[in-house]
Amino acid sequence: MARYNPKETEPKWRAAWDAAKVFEAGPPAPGKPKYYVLEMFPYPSGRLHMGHVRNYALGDVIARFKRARGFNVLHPMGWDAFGLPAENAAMERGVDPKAWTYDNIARMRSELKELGLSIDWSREFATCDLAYYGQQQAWFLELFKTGLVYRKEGVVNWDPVDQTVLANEQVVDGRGWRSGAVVEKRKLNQWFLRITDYANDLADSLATLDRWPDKVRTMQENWIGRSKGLRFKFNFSDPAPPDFAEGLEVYTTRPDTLYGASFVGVAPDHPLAEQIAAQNPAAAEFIAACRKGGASQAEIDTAEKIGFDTGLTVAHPFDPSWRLPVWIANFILMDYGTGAIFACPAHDQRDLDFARKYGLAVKPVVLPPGEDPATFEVGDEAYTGPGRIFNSQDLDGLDVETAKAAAIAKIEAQDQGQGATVFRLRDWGVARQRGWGCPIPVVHCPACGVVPLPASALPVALPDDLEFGKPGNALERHPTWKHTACPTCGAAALRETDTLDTFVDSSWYFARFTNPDSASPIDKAAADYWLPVDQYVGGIEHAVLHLLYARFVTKALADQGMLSAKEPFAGLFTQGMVTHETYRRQSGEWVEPKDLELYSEGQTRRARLIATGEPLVVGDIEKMSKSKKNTVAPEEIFEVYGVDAARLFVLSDSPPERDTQWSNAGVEGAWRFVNRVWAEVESQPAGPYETGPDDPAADAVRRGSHRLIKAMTEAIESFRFNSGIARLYEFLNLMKEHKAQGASSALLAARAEALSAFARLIAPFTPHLAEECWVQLGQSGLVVDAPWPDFDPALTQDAVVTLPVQVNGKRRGEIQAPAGAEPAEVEKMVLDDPEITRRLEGLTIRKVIVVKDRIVNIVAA
RNA sequence: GCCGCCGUAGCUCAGUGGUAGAGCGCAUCCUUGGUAAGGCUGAGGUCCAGGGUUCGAGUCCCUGCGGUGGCACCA
Repeated sequence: MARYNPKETEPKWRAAWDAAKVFEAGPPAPGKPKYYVLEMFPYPSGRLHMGHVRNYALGDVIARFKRARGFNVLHPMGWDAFGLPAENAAMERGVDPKAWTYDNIARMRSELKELGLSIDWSREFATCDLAYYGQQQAWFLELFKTGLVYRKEGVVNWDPVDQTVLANEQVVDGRGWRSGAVVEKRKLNQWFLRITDYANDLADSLATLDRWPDKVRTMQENWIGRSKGLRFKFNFSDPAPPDFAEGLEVYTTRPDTLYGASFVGVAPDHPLAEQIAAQNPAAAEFIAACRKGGASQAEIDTAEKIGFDTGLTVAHPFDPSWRLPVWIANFILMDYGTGAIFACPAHDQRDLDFARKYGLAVKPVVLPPGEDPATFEVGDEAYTGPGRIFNSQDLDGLDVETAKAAAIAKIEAQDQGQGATVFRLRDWGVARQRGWGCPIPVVHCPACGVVPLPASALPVALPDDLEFGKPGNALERHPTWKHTACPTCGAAALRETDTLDTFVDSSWYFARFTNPDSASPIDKAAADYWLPVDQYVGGIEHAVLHLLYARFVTKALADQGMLSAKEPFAGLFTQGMVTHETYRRQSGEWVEPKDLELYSEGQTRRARLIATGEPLVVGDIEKMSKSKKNTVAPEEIFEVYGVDAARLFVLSDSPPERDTQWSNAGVEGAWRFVNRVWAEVESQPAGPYETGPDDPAADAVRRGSHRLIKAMTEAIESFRFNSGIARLYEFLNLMKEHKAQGASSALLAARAEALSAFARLIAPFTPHLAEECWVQLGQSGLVVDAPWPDFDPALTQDAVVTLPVQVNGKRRGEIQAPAGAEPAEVEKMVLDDPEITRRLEGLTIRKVIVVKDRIVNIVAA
């Protein structure tokens, strides 16, 4: 009996799949529904890590399963290839970013191919291919024509380490998402995509994405931050300051509490505050103090509310004789709403904190249910719940929602403002001051201004001789590239040297995959056939960034008539990370898993250095990272255990959406499973088998097999791959119970049928092993071309079932009954059973509950 | 502060209102021509705590505790 040898079998089957081109997506075919499976494409860093293995193994299970179920499957792969790491490598090692990137792609491609993924490699492309980014320039110019692309000077987030601008989405806790550097504010001329035009649609259609995790939808909803309210102007009581003759505009979501107004506040960088500061040194000093506050989240959290009374007053819109003081307050944000608010301390915690500190009025106007208007008071906690409006003249007695509408109507009737929807979402700044990216296809002409290039001038290719030896924009530095002629007037002009954010590159690649050779950016017929992606798989870290941009670009391109899909990804699955225990020496140094051995002392797990035997501290389980030295290189695992065992293990241990812990013991368990499967298949003698009388063992194997088919089908459809794999382990135990040696002919036949199904069931997880088993079992063709096995519902349960019998909910015995026995019949059997009746002596039976094929419960007293 | 998720065997985790499960680890034994191994058998459970719904709760509801993730002066 030969041991299973993945080093021999795995390359053999990959070659067989390649030769048969089995994974190339077919043309539309009647009766063969399409299914588009896509994993987030990788950045070509040069090395495959375990996170990639899990991500692509997950997607591959779906793709192979859907193929077996008769779908026309598209499962492509490409490279998110522009971006800073290439420039950093260029700077550190003096290599050419383009060569570095394509070398990495070559290496990672061969590693990914080694994984045995069912990918249609004929569609592969990289975003740094001129054929791709040239088409991106083409649709960028289409959006330019419609006004969705625009340029403005604005305050931007500047990453001082990467020396580039970042979008709001790319600033996390005041730091750059890649570099971790504290982000600075700078005023720059910038290119923007008008994502805010789609804010309502992006928020509304989240409801249609019913195969997305709620968590991601909530995160996008929060990010878009739609709020409905009222925008209106306060008139100044006394002569208005210059520039404010029209009044001071504020935004509120609580117009119902207008009669509880206590003061009006503006942000420290509000134009009014700046105007006052210009003449008032105390105000200027206050504003400077506000700016000194740190930008980090912790500092913002703990920052005390401080204010400055401007001495100005405004008139309450419903009672012009009522004067409200105008304060400058540090808790008001210039970039939300209008940068100015009216404060109702009784019903807003921030306003209340401020009012208590400065002794401003606190007048409740919403009466909580059950409270007495004569005695209700607000202490240190604002009341933000529902209730009846009081102390509010004509609004009295209304509920909160009705009062909001009434107050808005009133303001609108006075022509002082109107109902408004405000978003937290900002337009997407897409220009980056980088050389290794997609050039923005416009020129700057001294006479004509900003001129978009005509289609005939595309693509705008990057030069091959960029110098990346120092920080900054290599494209800007290039001696000749930017010098060109204006396409309108022919005069000397300069090319735009900014390139596009790499999130633009990844915002439409899924559409390009539907026909990567199209002469237009998107082949509409192909896109309309394949889109939306039926199942998208990737990390939760892109919940807002990539997934929001891709949704927006899809909608924008659809509005240009370039495709018809309303959403890019109908189903989204966010997988967890691969983690590993950490180990340190007593001195605190991290130790790599391969340098240590684990052992047990009783129930305690311990670790020691292999080289010296030095005891180690077993630390926390953390995401694999180089800094903690808790990484495991996939290729080393493939070398020892084969690809199938590695794939199986990353899918077996945890539900796919949760983190999974890599361990050597775990992959060894998977490796043993691979060998046991092979041993089981090899021990099965070749058919045909003699006919013989049926036998209970044959029946057990048959029923077990049909139960397994049902369970696996359901497990894959509901992303419970780990549960499905657990069932594979259980079924293998059953097969070992009923082994081939000495088996009856009936059992041999049942085993043969079960093993044939088993080979197809393991194929999505361990595809090479499945092929090897398929051949060994005497089946023809490839298992990837075999249909998914069906199950007979009648065979998914035992002929005779054991029913536990409870008395008053406590287990008191059991009976054997034929499967599917009617409750009345079972009840009779139970009440005839001497063991049960003995338990019921002296009790009166109130009720007998029979759950078919599950349990019997007798309620007695 | 707000919104999630998690808490089940020593560890990592399944578990669909109806008999408490898997892998690894641990123990015993067998095998030593499957051997850088393989196999048999077994022990091990306050299903985080408390309350509720139910004939019946690991599962549904409420409260609390612990862990973890996301969002957050967003008017």
